[in-house]
Amino acid sequence: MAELKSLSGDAYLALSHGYAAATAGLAYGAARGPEAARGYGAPGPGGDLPAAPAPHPAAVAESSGEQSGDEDDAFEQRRRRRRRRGGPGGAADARRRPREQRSLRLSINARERRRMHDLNDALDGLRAVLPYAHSPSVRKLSKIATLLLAKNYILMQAQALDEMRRLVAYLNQGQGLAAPVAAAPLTPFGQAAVYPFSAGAPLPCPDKCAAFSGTPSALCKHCNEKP
DNA sequence: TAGGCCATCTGGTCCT
DNA sequence: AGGACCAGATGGCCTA
Repeated sequence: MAELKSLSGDAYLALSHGYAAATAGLAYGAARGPEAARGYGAPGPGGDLPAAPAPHPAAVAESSGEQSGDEDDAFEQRRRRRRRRGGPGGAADARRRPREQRSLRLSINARERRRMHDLNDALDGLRAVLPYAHSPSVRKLSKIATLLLAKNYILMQAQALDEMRRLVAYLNQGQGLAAPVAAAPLTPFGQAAVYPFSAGAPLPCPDKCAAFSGTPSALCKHCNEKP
């Protein structure tokens, strides 16, 4: 996934030119298959989610107790693992009424499913406001790509805002664009803007990543480059 | 076929 | 006790 690793840092900060091209590399191409194929109509095993996606077949088999052949072996393996960890299936668990336990498990599963759907809805909302190619011929951004794109888009906007303020200050005061930091405007949070690449020579990527996240990004190709 | 991405289940942990 | 959150495991789908 080379293109994904190259997302961080400069790639998305060069949004003013070739933004669409940069994001096109992120998108999946033609209409997203899995989402369309899976659909969001069939209720899950919990049966309480009208909008739930079609459940994973193996998961359904396990949830509904329909195992056979290889699936049966896999099911037994998982159960043995859980027993070793003291999870459900162990001696303590055997004391619990299976029906009650099953019902509890299903409700927990449904809740978790709902939570993940909410998370995906939020990601969809984020995708909707990100300026990447929205055409139907371009696949939806992956989750990680969405987050990285959003992060870099925010940084780019902050940089643009900072430069705009510098320009306004220059026009108002007749000072040079390379004004010292003391003339730097305040951020909306009341602190001096500290954009490491808005003035002077750009810093090496690891420095950028460290400046914004505290640590070099594992997903940034520059952070992973050999010196 | 390998790798990427995803949905789901599950058990653990923390919080209310 | 119940819910939210998280991470690991599993397996399906798709693309290069």
